[in-house]
Amino acid sequence: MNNRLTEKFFCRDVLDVAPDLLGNIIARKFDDGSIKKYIICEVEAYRGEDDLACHASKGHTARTDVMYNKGGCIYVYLIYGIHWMLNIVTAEKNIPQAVLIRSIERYNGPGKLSKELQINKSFNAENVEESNRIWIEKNPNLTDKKIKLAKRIGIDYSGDIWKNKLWRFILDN
DNA sequence: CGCAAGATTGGC
DNA sequence: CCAATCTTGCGT
Repeated sequence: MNNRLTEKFFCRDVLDVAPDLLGNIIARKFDDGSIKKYIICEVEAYRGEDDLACHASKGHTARTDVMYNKGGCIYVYLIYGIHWMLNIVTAEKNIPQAVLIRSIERYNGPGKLSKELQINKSFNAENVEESNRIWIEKNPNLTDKKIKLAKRIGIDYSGDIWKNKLWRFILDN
């Protein structure tokens, strides 16, 4: 049976996709053929060119190009020259939005989960609907989920309006 | 071409 | 508190 989440799920506004991702499952098939699955516990929404915390606020550049794809594409970038950040693009084509995966079960922090999942630049622009090494599955056992809202982390440079948005979503079960 | 800053983390 | 480490966007 195939529980993989598809275009229909990801081609919605990031403020709808982000909370809906919580409690669902990220699956990774490693080079040795083994597959591991993890529950998504915390995410953040980055929403369009107006959002000064979103990389797309710089406009359509080489780096942000992938965010202008339709939902389901992966956006990966290196921060501080050290950590890979794993995002999933949302919304329709030409609307630059993405969800940052901030934590999965047992791995708290976007840098740590990327290390566990062995994410690097080669995953940029890969599509989770089609990839054979990374995808998102619907969690069939997900019932009552409690979601906590919070401010996004590490974006103080973005100004009062944007840094105070409660666009971090945390699974609180 | 140079430079400053960054959606983080771990160590002092 | 602060360094690590390198890509990116922007100014010269």
